[in-house]
Amino acid sequence: MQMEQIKEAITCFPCLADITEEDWKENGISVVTLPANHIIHEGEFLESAALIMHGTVRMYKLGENGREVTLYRIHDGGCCPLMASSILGETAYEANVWIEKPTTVLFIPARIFQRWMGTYMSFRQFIFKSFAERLIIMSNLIDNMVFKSIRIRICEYLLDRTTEGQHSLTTTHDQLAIELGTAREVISRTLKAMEKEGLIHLSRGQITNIQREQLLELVE
Amino acid sequence: MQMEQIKEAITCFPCLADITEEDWKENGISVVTLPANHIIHEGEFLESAALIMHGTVRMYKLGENGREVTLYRIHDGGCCPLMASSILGETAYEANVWIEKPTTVLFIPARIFQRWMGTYMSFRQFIFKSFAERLIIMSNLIDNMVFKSIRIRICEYLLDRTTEGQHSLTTTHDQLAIELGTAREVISRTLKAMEKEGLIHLSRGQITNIQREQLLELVE
DNA sequence: TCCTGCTATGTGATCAAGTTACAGAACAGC
DNA sequence: GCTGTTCTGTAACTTGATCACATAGCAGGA
Repeated sequence: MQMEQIKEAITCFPCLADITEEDWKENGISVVTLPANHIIHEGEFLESAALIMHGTVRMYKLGENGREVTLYRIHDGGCCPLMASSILGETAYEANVWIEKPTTVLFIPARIFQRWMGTYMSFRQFIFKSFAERLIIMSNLIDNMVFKSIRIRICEYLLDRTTEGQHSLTTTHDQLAIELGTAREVISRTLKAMEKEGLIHLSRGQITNIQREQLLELVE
Repeated sequence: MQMEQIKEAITCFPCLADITEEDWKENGISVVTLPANHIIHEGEFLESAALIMHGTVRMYKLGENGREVTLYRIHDGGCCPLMASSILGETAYEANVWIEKPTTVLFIPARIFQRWMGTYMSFRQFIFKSFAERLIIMSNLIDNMVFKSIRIRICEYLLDRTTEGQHSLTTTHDQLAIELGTAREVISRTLKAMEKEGLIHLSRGQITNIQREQLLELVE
């Protein structure tokens, strides 16, 4: 690892600030940039923990029929607990990874990762917090899937991805279905119904004219 | 903490074997037995981590309509990551807890828990492994809910709870529904259909004559 | 420009699962 | 036995998933 890279890593992960220069010099620590649209399949083993410096990766589950559910995403400055658990718990991580944007990753070999976890409190707390966050995200996902209608879930998604000033969204029905873990046809039908009610306007690859206020009412 | 209790705690959690006597003497560490059928509601804050020495607790989500999903259970020698995350990540844990059997819990105040995590490697690894396990359990739960039919999920549940020699199960349709995160009526209908096909026999509070071999075939 | 192929969307028919609304059976305690 | 409670069964209906296409929009080459 070069001084440059170390500095950048610390910028992305303030919790690494305490790491000594010797520790950074350990063999096997590296910064790698992965191209977009790369996939890592379920069940592969990792010998390194991966901290995401820049970019976006999506963790998802794949059904036999080809349908998908997105479990969660990891963005700049995040780490993927499922991957980390694969190196800690000696189990292969049980999900697929989809690199959505070109992504720069800091790889830390399992044995060094383990040692740093013992030595550096801020690093340890950061990793723990990542675990805790994902657990909560996943339990809330279960909650949503079990108790909410897709219509409401679509509304929440649209509200999430837009702002007061930004009333349109570039996405396909297919992508939406993958996000929410349902079928494309279900999304198409529901969106069409919403369009008829004047809540949105549809065109190829785009949802425009999103009536945020009315959606907010529906969601409560 | 008395010597007796410390010994028992170590029996339940071998990872605590290294803890020094001084550390055990810290204020606030305690062993408490909670009665069955006690509930801890979503959103409450905890100031202690809870390690389950004996007993069973169930973590679950509750919908507005009263329906439930069981996220997972913790048994003897386990610890609850969602609870631990509430003391680590400063977020209230977002699930309900149902004490199913009288349960003996080792409580460790947050501040001591944090310190032990730094000092004791075996303790740290144990806690991490607990997190990793639950993440995997939850992601598999999502996988099951999204991609498998309830019929298959019921079969898997029945196979899980029985053995080669044990072809019956004491449970109500209501309990099954809660386990699988669906409605009681759906379970009743599906079980009835399975009974007609000769896969099981139903009586009040019991499922008997479970044809494990045939169920195994269905599940593949 | 038209043709071709690919991706995205729309829609009907059908099936599976969740909801509503009961009725009746089995059991527990008196 | 009677009574209240818990558990189970079922019909009718809504929502969501699957299957099977039809059509529309767009891109690139002939």
